[in-house]
Amino acid sequence: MSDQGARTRRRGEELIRAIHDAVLEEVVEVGVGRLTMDGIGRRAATPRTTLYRRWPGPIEVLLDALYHQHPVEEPAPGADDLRGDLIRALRLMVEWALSPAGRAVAAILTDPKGAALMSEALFERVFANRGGTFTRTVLRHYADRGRFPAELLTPVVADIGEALVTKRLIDTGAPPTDEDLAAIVDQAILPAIGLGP
Amino acid sequence: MSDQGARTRRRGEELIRAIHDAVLEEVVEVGVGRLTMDGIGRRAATPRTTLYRRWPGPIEVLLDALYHQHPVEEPAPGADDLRGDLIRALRLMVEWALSPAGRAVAAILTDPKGAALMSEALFERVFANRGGTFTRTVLRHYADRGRFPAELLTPVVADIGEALVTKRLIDTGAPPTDEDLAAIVDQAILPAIGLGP
DNA sequence: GGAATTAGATACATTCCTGTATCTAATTCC
DNA sequence: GGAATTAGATACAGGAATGTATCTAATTCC
Repeated sequence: MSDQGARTRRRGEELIRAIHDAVLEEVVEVGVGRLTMDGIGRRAATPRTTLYRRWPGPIEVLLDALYHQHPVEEPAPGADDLRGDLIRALRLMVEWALSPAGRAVAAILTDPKGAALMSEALFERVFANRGGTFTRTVLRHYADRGRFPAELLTPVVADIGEALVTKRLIDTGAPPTDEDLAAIVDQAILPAIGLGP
Repeated sequence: MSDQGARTRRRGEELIRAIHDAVLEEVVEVGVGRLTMDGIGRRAATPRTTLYRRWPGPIEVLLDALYHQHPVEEPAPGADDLRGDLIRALRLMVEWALSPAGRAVAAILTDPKGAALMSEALFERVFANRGGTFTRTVLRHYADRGRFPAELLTPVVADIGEALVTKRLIDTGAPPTDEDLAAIVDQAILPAIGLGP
């Protein structure tokens, strides 16, 4: 155990993790439609026999890798800082969206044959089966405390922030800055709940 | 010319159109990553030699097909119906997004290797190089006429409607109803320009 | 009607990917 | 240290896709 440097082969958990990391990177680079056992194996520096011993095909490797990622972090609204909490929630969303798992989920959801593979169970695993997402969690927290009329928190309003961030990511591929997130909160979300300028 | 039914082969423009239609359908079904000359040829009922005589590969067939689609229709704001015009603009967006060309553009923009192929020139051709998009055109029209303060028409505000529709399409794959579009206008866009309930 | 053009059909070699089989080498466990 | 387990390496056959070459048939044009 004391001479780990002399080992030439990965084994067990270490090998699985390397394969998981490799498939998440590979799908981001080539997309679901071009995902192959060959590609994953090359990236993980492991032969295909090693992959086929555990998984029937590349999609299964990918879904297994996603299954074993940490669930998405939940926004933690504070005492009384609606605006700040919304911005932090959106930042959390951006960070996740740009993570290997986030990018992989996006790749699956936007692939014509990929979306059907994203089972309900996996979706709940990734998002830890919470009743809300990013800004919805914050908005509900403050509506419950009377910060704004709860009836204004409609599905449309709950979606505004994340929709704008999602479109931004698609349009430019670049992460929005904190100024961008603040603009989304100030110009779109707060007016929608009656707290505009 | 009077006995078109007796012809067994398509030729010239008719053949090109069939190939264009085929590639737009094929990319929607299989995605950019799985687009092949074989697939296009099968769908167009034409051999690959016919394709290779004109295009070096499947991506070029696709981009050429897009180049020759009619540009996106522009919203035509009326005299004084901001809400109605916004809903109509979003409906126009949905119709385009669900068209063969719209779906193909989406497939390209969401493919890791596809987005880089969408040249500026093609983008302008598809969108006819107009300064605005769907709701932005309407909003600018009414801001110019003093319907609401022009300084409220920021890039974020201009994007709200389309962002919500885009996210809806991604999340559910189903087209929003007119009620959905009205909710987006009433709950998100109008409040953002100071015309909330 | 015949020449020119073009679409369609077929064949071929190559590459990549798939899935499997087999073997060797490394690692772990007793 | 030896047995068991597992990772890595290699080989193989078959299928799909690529790109090219060649030929035939259909269509258009003069």
